[in-house]
Amino acid sequence: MGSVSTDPNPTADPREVLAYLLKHANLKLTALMDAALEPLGIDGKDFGALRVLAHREPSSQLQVAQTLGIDRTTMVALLDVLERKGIVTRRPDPADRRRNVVELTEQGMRTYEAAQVAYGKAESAFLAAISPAATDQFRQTLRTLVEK
Amino acid sequence: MGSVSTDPNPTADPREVLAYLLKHANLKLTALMDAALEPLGIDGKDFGALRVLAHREPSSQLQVAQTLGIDRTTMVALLDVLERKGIVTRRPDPADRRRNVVELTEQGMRTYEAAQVAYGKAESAFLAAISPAATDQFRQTLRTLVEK
DNA sequence: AACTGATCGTCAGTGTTGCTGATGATCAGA
DNA sequence: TCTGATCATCAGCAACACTGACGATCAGTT
Repeated sequence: MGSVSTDPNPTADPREVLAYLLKHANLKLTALMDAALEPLGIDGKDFGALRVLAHREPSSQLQVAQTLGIDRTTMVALLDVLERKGIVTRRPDPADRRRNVVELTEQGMRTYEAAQVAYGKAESAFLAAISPAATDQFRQTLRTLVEK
Repeated sequence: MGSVSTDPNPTADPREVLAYLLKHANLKLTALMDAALEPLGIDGKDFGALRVLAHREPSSQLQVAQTLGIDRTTMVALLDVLERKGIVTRRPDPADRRRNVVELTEQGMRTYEAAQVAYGKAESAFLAAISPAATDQFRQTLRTLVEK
């Protein structure tokens, strides 16, 4: 058993609690990322979609949504924006016309390349305070916690 | 220089990216926490406010909001709910009547005690896949990344 | 060939969250 | 007493992601 239970000790800073730390770490990285991507006209979640599309054969909207862990109805609006910006194209899948095939345009690929650089800088800034070894460990731990 | 730049290698799973991992770790813990607290009639952000109130002398709304990193206008609605549930009380600070002194009621303290137990279980479930040492390391890393 | 049930993308509506900007009460200092 | 700042509140707004419904399409059955 750990020292979990009630434990109303006076030194318990609310900001030590895991839920708080995780939320604010996420907020901070999101802010850095959005700022870094802003000159490219996209934000963090756009970049997420681009990443999936760039590393996959042309996918259906649903596949992309599931990979990102977002709802299929949310994906519609996200792609609307990216399509209007000329970054992706949608067309019916000839093999199954219920589906849309989503692809990066050539401009989309250029945007993605630039976004990778920008994101890399944001992530480096976020991780600047810890060592490369701690970074690897941190990433590995997150992977374990998230999986399944 | 790291291996940051373009790097369009085929093994780059979008789900390996730090922003993705952090977001989903946060989502997972939030879901566990809300589920654990739900029988008590509060959720994760309510618990956050309770934590601040329980470990501080009676504070103004603004102090609590700033500690939690949320907006003062958001705090109003949050406390409205907790007050309606009989968990906190608000009254004008005699020393500065612009301020509201916010305090846990007796029932609020009981709720907080129970919430601590419930949250502890949620956190343990979240961390079950990694060792205690890795947990400490993880917490320490988050602390460093978030601070300032 | 027609029927049935499931899947995909879309849309309207909803709930949550957190923000901005304005207002009224109050305080501190000139 | 006047002025400017502070605190809590409220209305309005924007982002986000969900539910539920719909039409189009597909696959399997009869």
